[in-house]
Amino acid sequence: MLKISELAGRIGLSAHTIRFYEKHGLIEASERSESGYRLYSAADVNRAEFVKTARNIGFSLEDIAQLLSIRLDRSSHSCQEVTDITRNKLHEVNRKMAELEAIQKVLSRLLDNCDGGLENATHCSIIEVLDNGGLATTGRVN
Amino acid sequence: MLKISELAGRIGLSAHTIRFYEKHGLIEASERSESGYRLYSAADVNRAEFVKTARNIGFSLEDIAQLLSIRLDRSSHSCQEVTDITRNKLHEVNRKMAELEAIQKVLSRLLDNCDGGLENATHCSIIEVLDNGGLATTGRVN
DNA sequence: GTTGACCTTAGAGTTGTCTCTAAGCTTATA
DNA sequence: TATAAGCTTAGAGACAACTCTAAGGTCAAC
Repeated sequence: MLKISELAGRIGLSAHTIRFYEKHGLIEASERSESGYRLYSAADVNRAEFVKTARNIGFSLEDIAQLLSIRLDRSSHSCQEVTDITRNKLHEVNRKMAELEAIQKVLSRLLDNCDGGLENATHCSIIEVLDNGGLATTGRVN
Repeated sequence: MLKISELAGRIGLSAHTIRFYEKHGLIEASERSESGYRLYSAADVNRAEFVKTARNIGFSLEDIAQLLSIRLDRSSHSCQEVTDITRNKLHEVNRKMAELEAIQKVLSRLLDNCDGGLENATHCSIIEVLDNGGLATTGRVN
């Protein structure tokens, strides 16, 4: 049985974070010592590692709670439930990527059009673009 | 002179958000009516539009505060200050994109390996991967 | 028997960007 | 004149995922 900081060291989370995850139902200590210290069994460690892995992959704590409940009783959940969660996450990531890509393009274009020298910003093209409502008036929009 | 909701309609922000931006020094009403209503001049509208445009591009409120102070007195700021802010933002966006791309790949791979059918999740490959610490043990890592 | 590292709890603070509420005044319309 | 829409303020609440604090109990080593 591991104490909290041992578990923390093992899976690479802080003890604080482990308690935080416990409060949200993601990690459990199946025992307590006489003095009240959390004690983690091998199964607890596996579960904690599952949580950590899922977190690394980008699942939210809420997603992970769902995945855990499936993991706990696989036979009464369908494989589709798992792929649904995963697919939703993928869609979310795709959406964010698309947004960021648009922003990336605009920023690159702004930088391309501005020499960024040490002279003063009286004619700074970036400020001008911002003043004119974006790139629409200075070039292609998309 | 526009009232707050007229400005709001004009630039596509809520009145709430405009007050919030004011509290953070981004937007100003250069006058008040006798009864204390905010009144926005053409210059105020331009400034508000500048803020909105910069926000659309993805600059943080703090970035925008800096850009505004440059815009306010261009001659005492260098063009380089502007490109620095822009370049930093671009780097930040690039970092986030790289993170998301890694996550995207993992999620796609998980979905590829799982049929996602209606049968129960006893042998769900996604749950298994999560249980085994990620994709490292089931296939190529990168 | 004292130090110092580690554990406990409840709860507040952080970050960024809003979003909303309460309580009350003003303005426009019917 | 009544009503509804709109405005004011200060301040609270929401979101996610932590992160830290206070105030104290426990444990191992020297």
